[in-house]
Amino acid sequence: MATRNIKEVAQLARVSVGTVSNVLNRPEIVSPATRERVFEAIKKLGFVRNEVARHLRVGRSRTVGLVVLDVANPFFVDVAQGAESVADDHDTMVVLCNSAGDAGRERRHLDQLEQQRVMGILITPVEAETPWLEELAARGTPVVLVDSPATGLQCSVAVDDRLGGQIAGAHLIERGHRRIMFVGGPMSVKQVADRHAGVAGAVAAAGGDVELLTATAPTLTVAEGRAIGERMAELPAAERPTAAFCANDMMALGLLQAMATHGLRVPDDLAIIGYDDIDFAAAAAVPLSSVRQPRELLGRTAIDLLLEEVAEPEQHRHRQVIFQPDLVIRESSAPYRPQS
Amino acid sequence: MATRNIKEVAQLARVSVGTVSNVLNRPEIVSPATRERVFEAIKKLGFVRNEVARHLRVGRSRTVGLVVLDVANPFFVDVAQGAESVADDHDTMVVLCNSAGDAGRERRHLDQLEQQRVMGILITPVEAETPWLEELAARGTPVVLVDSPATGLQCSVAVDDRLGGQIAGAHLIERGHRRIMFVGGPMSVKQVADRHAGVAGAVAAAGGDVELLTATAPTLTVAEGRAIGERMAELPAAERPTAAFCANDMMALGLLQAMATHGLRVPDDLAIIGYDDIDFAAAAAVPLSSVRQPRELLGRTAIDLLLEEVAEPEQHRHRQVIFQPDLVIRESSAPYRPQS
DNA sequence: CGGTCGGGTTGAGACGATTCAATTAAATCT
DNA sequence: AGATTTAATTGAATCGTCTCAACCCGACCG
Repeated sequence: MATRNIKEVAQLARVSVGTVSNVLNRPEIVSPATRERVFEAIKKLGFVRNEVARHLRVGRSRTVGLVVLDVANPFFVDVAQGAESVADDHDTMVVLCNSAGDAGRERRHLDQLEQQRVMGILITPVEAETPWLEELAARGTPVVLVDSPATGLQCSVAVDDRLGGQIAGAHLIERGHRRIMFVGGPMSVKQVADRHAGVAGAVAAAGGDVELLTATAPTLTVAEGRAIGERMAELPAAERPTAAFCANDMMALGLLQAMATHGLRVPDDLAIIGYDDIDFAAAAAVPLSSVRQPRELLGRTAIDLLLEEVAEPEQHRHRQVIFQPDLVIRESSAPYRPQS
Repeated sequence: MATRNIKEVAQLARVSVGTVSNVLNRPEIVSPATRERVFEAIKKLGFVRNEVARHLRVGRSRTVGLVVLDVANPFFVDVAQGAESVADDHDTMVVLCNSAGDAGRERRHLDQLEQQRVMGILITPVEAETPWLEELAARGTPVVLVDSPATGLQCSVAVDDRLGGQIAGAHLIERGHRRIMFVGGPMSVKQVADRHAGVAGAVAAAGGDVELLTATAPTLTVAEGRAIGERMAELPAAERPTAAFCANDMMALGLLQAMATHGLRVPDDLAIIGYDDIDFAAAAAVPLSSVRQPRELLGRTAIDLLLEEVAEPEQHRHRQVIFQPDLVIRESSAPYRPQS
């Protein structure tokens, strides 16, 4: 109710509004005596600075938006924590927005963030083509693509998804699998397409005797993974793949659950390898092999790039940082032992 | 760079700023012809409304803050999604802040949110005593306590934690356990204290032959759960409890991992029951029994209360909504079969 | 024909903080 | 003492939008 403003503080402290502002922003230039009076007035009135007005005047805010594909996926939570840890040191706030893989929601979040005049936006876009983002950047809101290769007009941090798919595929082939299924989401999501391309490359490199199947779902969730698993479990053993490479760990966990409810054993009946190496992967019913990405580092680097661009917009050159994934082998991917 | 304002639009469309504002806010009162001209100008200039200025003038923002104890805990993510689903229908934005169980971080987030003049705050406080929150509310920012009983001065939604602890305890006792350990966090966190009180109540009700031990950690994370598990695994079998009730599923998963690495079997060597019933609980190495809370409902109800308070601050009476938890029994809690 | 009504439109304040040129007071120098 | 520098403080202008009283003008009424 009673939200005081700088003017009331000034009155009570018997100084001008300019002085109050100085106390707030450059306390060293005001004399200790008045500074003290002003602080007292602030405390007595319970005055809280109106950041909105400040921002309007100053022109730039201290918050950045982070738009992710799925907050329920711990991978993105870790990315967010990485970003936040850096933001903290620059007293900047990160607001986390969830597009849930829906282009409409993504759009609405971007509109809101732009209207809010955020300092910049970190985003894992729903679709590979990002004309909106380019317009947005052109209008003056810096954008950094996260976990997604840039089109060249903005900065990006990503992990080499193709390589990730490739090492996952090579691993399964080396373990003796000859019938591998890629379990993923829509190919319009760049990460999915690249991981698929990677495993396809590994399969091709292995020569003709390895077969690659593909199952996709609209979203990369546990539920979708489970659904695909159900269908897979119902196939006759001869037709069923012996290994599955999932586009992320959530789907892999879903697959695992479906296998369990159908009494199929992992890795004996089906080897599984996931992607992201979220913390829950190691705690799964069968500890999950996975392709690890440097999650926090991704977030930290993304916001570093953003802060750099904001600090010196002039001489900033857009960069594309790419990290390497690596393979974490656990029990869910084991040598193929054909049923006797 | 080139961020246009309402004035430039007005110039281009050859109308006054007032008219542009009307087109934006009450398009029905401006004639179709000028409305069209204004829209064209907006599109041509790439004008995006400055929500900051609007907010300054109008005095209230369309965003609410949600401060949670741990974003890495899927429980809170689900609460957040519940809140967001309701917020969406009121074109309101939810910004998610993570206190990570740290009172300092919580304080900083609250300060920022208040400075931002958010419409209201939903919070799961770090400590049971919340003088800051009451001052904050007194200064005019509505606060709703989430998953935490209110002190009476504000609204709250919570689940009966005492009851939850009680049914978990009763379940373990009924399954034959006579030496139970409560694994939790600091008792200053109300939820932890209540869940502990609940299980203690069940133990007391069972008569003298059931023993309750307690282990606590500074935070309710997987890592802390694992650490406690390590210590527990090293005890001689005779001293080791036969069952553990964890204050949340994260700790339970950690405990589970520790048992696995020490070659102890769940539930044979140690039965485990968690709290929250997060999705990952069902996918754990040993599917986890857990006390389920209505997560999304919690979030939805919280923001409903907030919106109600904002809509009619005058005749609003603070309410305290309490839900009932229920028990989900899986494999991790099984009848006690003493080692032969 | 004068008066009234009402749909459209206008433009001058607010909103709350920051900034900066101008002013005053005090301190230092010559 | 008078001149000059330094330190503190002031207050008006500004940021971009909304609001509202005033205004304009054509239509309608008696």
